[in-house]
Amino acid sequence: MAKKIQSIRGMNDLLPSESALWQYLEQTVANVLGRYGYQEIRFPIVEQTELFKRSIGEVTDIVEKEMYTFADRNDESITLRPEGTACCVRACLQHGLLDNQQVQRLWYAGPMFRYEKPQKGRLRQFHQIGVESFGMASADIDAEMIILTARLWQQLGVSDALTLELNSIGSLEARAAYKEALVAYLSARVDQLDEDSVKRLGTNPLRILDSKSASTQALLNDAPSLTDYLDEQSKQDFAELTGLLDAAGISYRINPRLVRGLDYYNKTVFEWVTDKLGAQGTVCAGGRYDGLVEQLGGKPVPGIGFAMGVERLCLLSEATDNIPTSITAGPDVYVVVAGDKAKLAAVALAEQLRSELPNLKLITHCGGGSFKSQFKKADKSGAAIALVLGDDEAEQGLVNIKWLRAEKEQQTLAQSAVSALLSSELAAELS
RNA sequence: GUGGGCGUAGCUCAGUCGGUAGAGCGCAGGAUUGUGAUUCCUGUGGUCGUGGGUUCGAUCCCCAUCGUCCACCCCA
Repeated sequence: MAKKIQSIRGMNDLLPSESALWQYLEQTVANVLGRYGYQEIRFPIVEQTELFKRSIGEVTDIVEKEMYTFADRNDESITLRPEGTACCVRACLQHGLLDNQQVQRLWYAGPMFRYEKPQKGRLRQFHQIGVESFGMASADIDAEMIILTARLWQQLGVSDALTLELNSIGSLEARAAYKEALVAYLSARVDQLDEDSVKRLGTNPLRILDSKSASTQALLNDAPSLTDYLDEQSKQDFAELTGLLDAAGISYRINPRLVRGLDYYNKTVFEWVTDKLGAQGTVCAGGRYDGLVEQLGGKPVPGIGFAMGVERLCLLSEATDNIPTSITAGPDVYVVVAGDKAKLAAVALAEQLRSELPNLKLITHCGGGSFKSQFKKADKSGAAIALVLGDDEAEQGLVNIKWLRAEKEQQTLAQSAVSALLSSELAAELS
């Protein structure tokens, strides 16, 4: 035997046993987004490397060590997208979607790539559903996005497992001032900092705020607070946001130490987190990025967005036992045949039924085998009903209806009468 | 990139204090002719992740390597 080729580490196959859950999640998300007036946008998986360097930030881990970057055949540096926001902005700019005070509500879904060591809830190719809006500077759109996600969790039945963490990281200027104060405070106490945080002091001091080290967290209790450094506008907007969330009945936890990893965020940042997924508890996160469009070559256009990790959502649905049984249902009907004439009749009947009942899921047995084995497969398929055709029935235009789950007598019907029977028997499934 | 656990049939796992392996599930066939899920019988199925080393002999010991899982880092 030839050597087997394996998938790339951290890039998983999605098998039939899981695809139904994915379809259900994706459809539910698309449906909720549609109800809020968001439209889908699609863009390529590969972009010029420069796009991510300029948006995410040169010194972030993503850009420094996690990007899949290659030389294209013309030696241009290209990168498998590590996130969607930058791509979305690029596409909008390229096609003039943000010109002339236009407002956009957009979403996208698809794979993202980051060269990390895989673990629970983290893969090298993972999938996000992202939502972005442009052209609205006020906090009402911030609230809308959060409210929308809350509805989504409710729809999916995972609300109880998620809590909303909220913060404002202020304007660029406010944050710079705060950064200085924080660095001053921590620099005087370097000896008390954990090793990782000492490194971050030089590179990305704000990240120290959400350090997992207990001693560092204790040290931060007396550190200057980001909240005290917020600019007036950010304070006002944050107050409006919380007011709107209160009005919508959405509870949240203000976490003054919540900062986000990507450089382009400002003002509102939020995360939906769970304790059910181990170390990767963030299922959905985002924030405002008012400077990004300009940074990527557009006129100043405010934006806000978030992304959810589809794998994490799947894990959460499983962990909380919130997968509707209906989504994994097999076919409604399985057709069993014996004899050559019956085979011909069965194909004709199956096609007739598929035409008459567009929502019917019907499998015609293929591949031969004894009657007995065909029934075994019919049973295993999960079908509620087996249609049984032998040569005798075929010649007389008849077919046997056998219920595989219910306690009902098998009956023989004219083939022409089957669709009527199925549509009443399977009314719930076919609706 | 760092650390730890694990790699035995399609799946879940057992096992040999070193003498080339087993269960359950699954799959296939059968238990009267054209009727499944229960039960019974039979069968299919593994160079014990890969490569070295020690040994008369290794799946079991040692080393390396790859894969996988979990955690750190970081993030959805």
